[in-house]
Amino acid sequence: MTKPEQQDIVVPGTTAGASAVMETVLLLMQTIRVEMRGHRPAGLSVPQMRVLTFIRGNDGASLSSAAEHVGVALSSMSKLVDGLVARELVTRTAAPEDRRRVILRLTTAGHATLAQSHDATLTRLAERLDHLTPDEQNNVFQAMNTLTKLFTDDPPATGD
Amino acid sequence: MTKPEQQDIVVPGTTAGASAVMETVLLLMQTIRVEMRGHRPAGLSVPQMRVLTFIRGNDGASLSSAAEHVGVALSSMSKLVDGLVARELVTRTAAPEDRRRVILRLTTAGHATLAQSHDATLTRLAERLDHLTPDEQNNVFQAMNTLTKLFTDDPPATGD
DNA sequence: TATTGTTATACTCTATAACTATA
DNA sequence: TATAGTTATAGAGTATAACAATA
Repeated sequence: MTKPEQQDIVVPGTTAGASAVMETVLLLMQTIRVEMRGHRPAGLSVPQMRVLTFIRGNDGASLSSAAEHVGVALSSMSKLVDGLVARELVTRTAAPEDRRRVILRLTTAGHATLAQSHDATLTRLAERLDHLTPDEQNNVFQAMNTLTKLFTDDPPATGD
Repeated sequence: MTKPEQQDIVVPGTTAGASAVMETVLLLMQTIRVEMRGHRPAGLSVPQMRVLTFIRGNDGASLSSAAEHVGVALSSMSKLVDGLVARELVTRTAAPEDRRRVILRLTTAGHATLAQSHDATLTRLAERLDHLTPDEQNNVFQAMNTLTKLFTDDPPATGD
């Protein structure tokens, strides 16, 4: 776990690698977006799906925590939730102990829609991944894990 | 250089793996978006960057080809190019042999802005990747290659 | 008629700044 | 005053459908 000391590795090829990472992410993102939107009538947008997924895993979450997790401004999250409340996928109530705080929950329809859209997309993604050899799959999953750790916090210095 | 051996791969469910892929892609996407927009005054959006990058590599490309490559509707690309032409990053002229066809080219400013925004983002990405061990880097690059091949064409049926 | 783009229209996503309500 | 959200405002991205221009 001791992370590699960076003496003065330049790794000229890393830029090419970064390019590959960016291209791939963009490609998959497009696939995911189209896939998500295609699951009608649910037809969630990617940000909507992310919010619903977060709330499903964090029942009663506040607006701030959702905004931070998804990586958008608080006002953007407020608007996003507006839309989800209008579609009756989410309920937004004031917390008893601190009326400023909002409590977000999925409605039954919210659970159903998320399952239909997000989970269906996941299934389709899994179908694709199934065409890889076990070695390739393992390689991919390991890479995802590595990248997630690398980009979750920025302190690439000390690790955790 | 030999890629890391994955012996006891369990691959419990590809769905779990698919979930990891989706989460990671979303995470990196957010990082890339914020990074791109941060390179002021260039401050390109991700779609704008994609269009410019495509034109840089395909001088004289048509609107249709750009739309197809980026994965958006023709009308969306038309709008995107509107913005880029307004910013004088791109020129849009009619092809002599077929006036219906459009010829897209980067202006000098277009080249400069793309270099500043896209390439700077790539550099920052590369800096992060530099913190990985050579094995991890290799693993990641290989995974990107695998995923790109897998998602470039849709035939998830037979693979190729 | 078929092809290549553009326009009209309508939503969603996003941020900054100003504001409201509660602590 | 500080905190949690909302609203006002503005601009970009996206798609579908209707339209225009050229072949």
